[in-house]
Amino acid sequence: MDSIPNILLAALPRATYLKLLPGLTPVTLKFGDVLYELGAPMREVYFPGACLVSLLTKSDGHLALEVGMVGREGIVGTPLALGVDHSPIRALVQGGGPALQMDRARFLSALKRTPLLQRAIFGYIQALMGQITQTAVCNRFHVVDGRLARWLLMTRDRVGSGEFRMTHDFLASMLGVRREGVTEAASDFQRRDLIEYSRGKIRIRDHRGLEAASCTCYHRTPAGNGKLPSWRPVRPHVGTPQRRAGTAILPGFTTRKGEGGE
Amino acid sequence: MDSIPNILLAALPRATYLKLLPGLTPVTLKFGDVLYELGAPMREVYFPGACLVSLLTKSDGHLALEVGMVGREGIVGTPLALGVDHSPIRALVQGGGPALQMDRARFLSALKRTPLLQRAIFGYIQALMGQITQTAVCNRFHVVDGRLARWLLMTRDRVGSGEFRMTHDFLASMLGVRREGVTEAASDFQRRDLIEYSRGKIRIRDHRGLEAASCTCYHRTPAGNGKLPSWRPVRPHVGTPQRRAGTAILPGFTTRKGEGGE
DNA sequence: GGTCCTGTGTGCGAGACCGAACATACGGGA
DNA sequence: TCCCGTATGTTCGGTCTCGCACACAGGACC
Repeated sequence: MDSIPNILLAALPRATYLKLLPGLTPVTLKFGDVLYELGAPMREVYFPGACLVSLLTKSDGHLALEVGMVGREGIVGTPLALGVDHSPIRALVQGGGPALQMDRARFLSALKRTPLLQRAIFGYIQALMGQITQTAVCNRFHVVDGRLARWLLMTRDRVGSGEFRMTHDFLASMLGVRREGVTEAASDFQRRDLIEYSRGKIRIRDHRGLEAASCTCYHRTPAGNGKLPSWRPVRPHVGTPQRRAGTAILPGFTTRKGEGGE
Repeated sequence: MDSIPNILLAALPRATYLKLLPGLTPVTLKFGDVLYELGAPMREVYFPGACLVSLLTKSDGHLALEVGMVGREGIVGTPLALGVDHSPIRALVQGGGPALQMDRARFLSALKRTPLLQRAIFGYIQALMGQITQTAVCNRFHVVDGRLARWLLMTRDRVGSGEFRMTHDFLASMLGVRREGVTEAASDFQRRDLIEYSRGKIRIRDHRGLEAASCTCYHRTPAGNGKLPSWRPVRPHVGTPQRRAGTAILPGFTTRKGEGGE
């Protein structure tokens, strides 16, 4: 009995999965592979197993702000399902591992013929939008420490291991901050025994502690670690607030400052 | 010959549109209406005409960071098309105006029966993802001035008029900054004759000037002002860089600092 | 062992934005 | 007309991040 590495596929009825099987090619994604270049045509989709693919955008001089992260809970190539052929982002393999590849034409026809697959994919797309939205919020309101912790946890959830290759420089690029900022946050975490690292190898030592240090976005981010890819709108989070809390407003101007809170 | 106010609908062949027509109810959206509350079920979708709907998220104490903006180029209620019933965001009417409403069941069955509608909606969803992505980038890298200018322009493009009701307090909430920050940026714009405003009424006086003052995100944001809702991956933008330009990295660690540039 | 490259640690001045407090001005209602 | 609530203008100390510069350290290669 072969185990299906990807959760979207594993959630399908066996018979449905078997029908898709002929179109699925096992491949090994390697660290550093670029699955889609920004603006280039997408010729296939990927169902990652225990590996990690980052969705990166470009802005001005910045080549690589991460807006989304796909692991075994998702699929890389969502735009194809929406009828868009060229990649709006760059998809970079951050953690190597197994994946199932399906070429464009096969994927599209499978999608048309298989309502259950359609349902799974569309649900994931909505979850991905949630993830991107959360990133937008996080980028606006949260400090480097919290964002770094969140990133490490999300990565762990997706690769299924608390150890991975990742330099400060690289992390800085993902988070859109300076390398020094990452060094500072990371060494603080290391002092507190939450993580340990050396020359590009990072290991999470205290998952709970890191969770406490992360911004609330971590708990709000859907489609992580194997849970069903649907967007929980709000999950109350007990813990310290990230930062400032005034300025609650809307709708219609009636409420004003000071109501704050979750 | 009735003109169709919404661009998604207008782009459909006449016959296709006529088939949808019985399900479409003309409504007038009023400033301050909340179309969907965060986490609440969505019972209908809206095809806005010349009006403006903001998609807002919540984070900690912040009730209202805007991640997306829908006008006559789009549809409000995209999650329904993806099989999700509860709204992941709050949808707030920022600019009143006409819209066409369609109830959930009718929309879903129309979607199933009408490939052309499906194609239009899905294309728009991808464009919306692009918009949210751009917001994430913008939130990370750009200063208040540029973001404000972008917001004003995007609003103008959607409502089709350079004049709208909008207080600094409200704008601050949209952009996720303090009211004072908006006041400062806005009064600077007013000094430079780019806009004029008074007690909640804003008018754009110099569109080109405001464009020059806006961050590059404005030109990268798809689905604006009636253009086809597809995501142009990169559009080179001549003008001053927003801010810092080092730290270009990836893929695979080969390139490093200093390549930057578009 | 020595050299070089890459990754990490640290300090410093500048700028943007924050939180708070207070001053002014417009405009509608009593 | 006067009053008052709302919108806007301004200031101030503090914090986070930036950009830059430089020192140190592990490891690969000679």
